[in-house]
Amino acid sequence: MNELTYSQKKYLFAIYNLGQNGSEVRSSEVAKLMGVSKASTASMAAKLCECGYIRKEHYGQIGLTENGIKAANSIYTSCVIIRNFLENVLGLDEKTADEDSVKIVIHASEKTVNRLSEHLLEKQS
Amino acid sequence: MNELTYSQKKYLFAIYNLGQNGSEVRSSEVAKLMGVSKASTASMAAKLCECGYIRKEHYGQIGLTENGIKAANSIYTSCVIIRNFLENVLGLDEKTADEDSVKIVIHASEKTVNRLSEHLLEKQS
DNA sequence: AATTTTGGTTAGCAAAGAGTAACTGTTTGT
DNA sequence: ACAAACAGTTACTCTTTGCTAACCAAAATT
Repeated sequence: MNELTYSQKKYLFAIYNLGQNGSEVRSSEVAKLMGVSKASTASMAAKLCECGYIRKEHYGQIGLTENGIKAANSIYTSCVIIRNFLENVLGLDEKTADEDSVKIVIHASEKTVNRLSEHLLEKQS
Repeated sequence: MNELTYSQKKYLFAIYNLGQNGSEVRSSEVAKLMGVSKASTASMAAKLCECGYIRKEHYGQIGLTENGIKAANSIYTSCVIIRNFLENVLGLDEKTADEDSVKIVIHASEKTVNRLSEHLLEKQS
């Protein structure tokens, strides 16, 4: 549907990460990972469902739709590159690198995030 | 008072920029620069006043307090460095560089912003 | 000096995101 | 099998940030 909001991107990203190893994603895990209440997760899940990014039955587990995967993936890739840079080049601690890479990717424009990722990849090799 | 919110930082930064050349800062200019209504600016100005970042009389102009200058300055410096990098190294257009440098500085942790700025300065010389 | 334009304020509203509390399902241990 | 524990939901409320509309103040123009 519309453009994803910052918060929606964060949830999507968290869901993507939790599902990485192929395991089921449950609402409470999302809440715990994000440091947010179950209720907040529930309402955001409803929203993401409505917008077609996730799939979820009543009391069921959460799964990403095609669209959801696409959106989450583009966030994920840049995030990994930037987190790496923050941690290994700038020498920031893991937690900070983790948090701030997401913030940068989520808030800066796609154009900037893409150029930055490319640039950091070049430098690395 | 408390930590500044993202939005408050943006307003503070805009006020700082408008006042750079020593000229008076008027509420409507802030609104125009930020693409926001006069009413929004008024209520944010009230908040920033209350928190001691700006000074302003009824129907008067806006001025930064000591605290306001301190806060805005630390945003400003990093912003310039990062904007420069985005524009000259990554080759992004001015508007994007402008917007995204602010977003990065405002949303990432101070620790990260400081390290990043230092790093970019080193590289430059 | 009176009127128009511009700038500033206020009140009331809305959406997004988060929270608590109370409730309903689901699982699990005995 | 049933009670306890855990997971999910729902119905509020609150805060932040924005908006519009209507209203005051000040400046500029004639």
